[in-house]
Amino acid sequence: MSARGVFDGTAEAVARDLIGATFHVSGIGGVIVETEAYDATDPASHSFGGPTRRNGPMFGPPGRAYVYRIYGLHWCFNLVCDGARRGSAVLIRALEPRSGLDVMRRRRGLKADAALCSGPGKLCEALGIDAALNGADLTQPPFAFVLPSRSVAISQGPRIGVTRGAETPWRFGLAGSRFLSRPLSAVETAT
DNA sequence: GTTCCGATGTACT
DNA sequence: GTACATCGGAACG
Repeated sequence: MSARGVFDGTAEAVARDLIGATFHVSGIGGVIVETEAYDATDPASHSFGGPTRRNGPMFGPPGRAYVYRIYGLHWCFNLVCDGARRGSAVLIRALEPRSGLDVMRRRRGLKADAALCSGPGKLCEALGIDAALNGADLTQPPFAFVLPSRSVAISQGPRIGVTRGAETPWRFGLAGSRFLSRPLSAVETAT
């Protein structure tokens, strides 16, 4: 699948496909180990109920970033996907740090490696993602994606921090990874 | 290990 | 005014 094509699937499919992919921002990054899917039919999604000033990028073309501030303090980074159905996106929740560890530690305040990117807010701080990248094209610098070449074991479960749609099992993780924001249980295999 | 809490921008009632 | 796709530190065991 091409770097552009990977974003043109349902949120659930893209969230699954990106587990094990490498992701860098200006050369800083690592392996995506945790994602969550959201779409317009989903009461937990910002896109549920249609476009607003904040969620604009979710209703634009796939392959763009949707960055928003949460709890007034942190940033969350999403990949807009599904060209056939607007309002779909994948939240990147955790990364296994591989490149630019020194930069990440400086930005995060010298945290242990497993705590550098183990959550959506932490990951944005470590990678330097903020509102300046909202709406940016994910197929162009500073972004770089490389999909996994081998099949990876994926765990799946309910999403974190949501109240509405809490049962929907749209959180995906690299099975057994110690870099997750929180553990997952059920295991299956995917590419 | 656990629970509780404060920080505080933006959307929405 | 209230809720929210969070985090880190304090208090406790």
